[in-house]
Amino acid sequence: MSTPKSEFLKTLTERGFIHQCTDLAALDERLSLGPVAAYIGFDATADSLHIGSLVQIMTLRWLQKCGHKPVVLIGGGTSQIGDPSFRDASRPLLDGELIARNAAGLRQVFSRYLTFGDGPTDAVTVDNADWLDPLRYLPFLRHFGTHFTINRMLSFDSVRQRLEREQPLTLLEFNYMVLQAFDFLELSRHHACVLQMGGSDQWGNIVNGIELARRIDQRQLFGLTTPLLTTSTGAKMGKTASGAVWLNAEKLSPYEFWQFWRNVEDDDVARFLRLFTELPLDEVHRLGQLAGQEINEAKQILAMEATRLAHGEEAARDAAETARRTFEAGEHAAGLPSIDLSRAELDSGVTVAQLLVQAGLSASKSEARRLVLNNGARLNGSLVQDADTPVTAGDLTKGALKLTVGKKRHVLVHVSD
RNA sequence: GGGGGAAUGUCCCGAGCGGCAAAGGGGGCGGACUGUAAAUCCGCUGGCUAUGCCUUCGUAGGUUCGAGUCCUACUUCCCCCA
Repeated sequence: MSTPKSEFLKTLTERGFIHQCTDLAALDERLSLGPVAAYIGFDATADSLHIGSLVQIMTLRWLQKCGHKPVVLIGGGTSQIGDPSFRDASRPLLDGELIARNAAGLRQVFSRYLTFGDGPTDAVTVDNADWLDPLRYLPFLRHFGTHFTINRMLSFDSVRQRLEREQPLTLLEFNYMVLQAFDFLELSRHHACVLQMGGSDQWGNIVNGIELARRIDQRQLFGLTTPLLTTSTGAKMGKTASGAVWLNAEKLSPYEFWQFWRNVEDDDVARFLRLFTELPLDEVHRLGQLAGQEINEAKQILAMEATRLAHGEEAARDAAETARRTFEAGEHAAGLPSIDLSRAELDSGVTVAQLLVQAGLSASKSEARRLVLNNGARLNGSLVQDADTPVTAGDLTKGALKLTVGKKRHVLVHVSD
């Protein structure tokens, strides 16, 4: 298809968000007619979302910007099952209380990226537990079971791999796609939702919903998937030294979030600017041309823009300033990750190794010792010679000291009385 | 129902004549080189009150001075025959 007419598809196409679409031309037509409600489902498997979901979140954000209505589906019901798509083993089952807590965390993340409310293009949140929990087994099977053939369900890549490896797929998990299909039907009926988006692994689940609505309601729905993101070296996106790149400030500070983007590989910069910022494409293009030393400018802009979206303008500026003071001026910038140590603990004799563990920079004292042996640990900028050296009040500057592991991981230790 | 294989370091893959904290990769971390990048090279990659002690090879027992390694039972998975 040539250039889409609709603002939304045009943007998504240009910025590299589209992997597959069930009927791009018809969807484009529909989007050009007026506001459209579209949804993406998020299972409540953790109390925050991480960068792996950011592409999806950005598509919802663009949707809203282009004058349409985002519907955020929290999978309070489906989380009780666990999506088996492209997985070799089933997931641990989550209990209701945990799911509820996770769902609350998810809502918090979305509130930063979308505008919620009652207006025609305001985002809304729905929870599929509301309609899945009350379902009765036999009536459900009789109404909807006849529209799914096992033959077809088995043909989807998302489950076929599992079967080919002869890994067990339980009836429970196998039902996941049926329930997700039902979600789409439900949302099309009660929220006028005509489009479901998602990662490329969701293709099978999405198509099932479209088929179901076509058979039962004779309604045309659409599906659109985004590409699976890997870094240019082929690694899975979204890992840092300390774990996943969470979008929630309580789980990953804005500074660390900023650092993640700042450290992206050169070859990913242009692509990430298109996907994870809202900079105009000609600006993205200009930044993408930068090479060598200069590409660091583009990385700082990427970090700034991505952090602004996730944590707000002020937090983004603070993160940038903390990075500048730490890396360019070599100071003890206040915005660094920090831990507290009581004066009593200090006086009773704390070694560097113990402090490294407390700061989360080493998993164990043994690891801390090895780190020191490899010249990998610094105290206030100077190399630590012996991991068992006690830290003393003399190491403090303004009541704090700085531990550094490698070149990038800094933690401030505040000592209080 | 019968026969044959497999399970290894809590990230993964994988070698392991009865002396094993256990080869080799990948990944991760650190160092050198750089640009807070990549590639490359080097080192490290169970814990601790640390020249020693403790915990690790699917689970539970057994043989042995000593078991990842041998025996028995069990669990799960794979292959072949019915």
